[in-house]
Amino acid sequence: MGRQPCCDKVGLKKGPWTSEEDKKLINFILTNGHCCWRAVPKLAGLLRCGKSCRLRWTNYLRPDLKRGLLSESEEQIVIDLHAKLGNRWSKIAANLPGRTDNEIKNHWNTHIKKKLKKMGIDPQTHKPLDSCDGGGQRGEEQMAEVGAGAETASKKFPRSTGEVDEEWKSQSFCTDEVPVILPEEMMVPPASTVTSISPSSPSSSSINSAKVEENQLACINWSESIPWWILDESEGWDLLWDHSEGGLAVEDPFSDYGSSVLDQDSWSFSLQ
DNA sequence: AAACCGGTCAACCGCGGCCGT
DNA sequence: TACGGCCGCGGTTGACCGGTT
Repeated sequence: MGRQPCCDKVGLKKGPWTSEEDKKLINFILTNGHCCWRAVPKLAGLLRCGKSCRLRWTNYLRPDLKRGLLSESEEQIVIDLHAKLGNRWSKIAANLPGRTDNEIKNHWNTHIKKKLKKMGIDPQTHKPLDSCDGGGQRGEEQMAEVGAGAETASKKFPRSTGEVDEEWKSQSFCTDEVPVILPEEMMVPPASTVTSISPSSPSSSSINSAKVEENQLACINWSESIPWWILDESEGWDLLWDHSEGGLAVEDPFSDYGSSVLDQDSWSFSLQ
């Protein structure tokens, strides 16, 4: 069965996302959630296909993403799960909260593969490489090391295997379970992480000092970036500390969908 | 200083599966 | 059951960056 392209590509933008596009997408999803990805770019005013938007969101903009290299224990979990699941990156990612399948796949290809080969282990089969070079036995020893490492990691990080506990399940999700974030469900970090904002001192000058370089926007943690996105007046985003509403009103210049209010008690957005 | 090279990773491509009609 | 649309997954590409010559 032939498959039609996901979208009419004529006139659609490709390649790296700009910070403005990021903002539009983030703001749209914060405000509206995503109904179906195909509709998102149109509604958000983006010249992208829905697929591109979904990828950008799931791999880069999602608020719960961890940034930076995988830790030792995370690496061991990846190795352990890869031995069981193969290249099922999304399944592996499901056991590593805050990590995406793409990230894990890249890390596997660029770091772990080499590491395993160095250790005399075939990264695909997880068995010792050809024993002709005498490395077989060593490879097995190393396999044991890897296994032990994985076991250790499992103990430290009991979500690495099939014995994923319920509590963990409730906290983690697969990239294909990226929640449809309704505005009222949208949570931002507790006030302790948003030190630049204070209801009693909504000074825009101190706020502006927290501004980061535009291109760093996507590289910083959500917890750091939330206040900036809200506060970046140079881009036309307005922050209003609304005492009567008990929250922050976020005006969106890019959207026709009105503004959101950030509740200071629950740190959740709600539509106005 | 410039050219080259290799590593990294965001983004794209295309297929397969699922679901509704 | 067949068909068509949508989404997610895994593989691949290519731009960018830092190190080396």
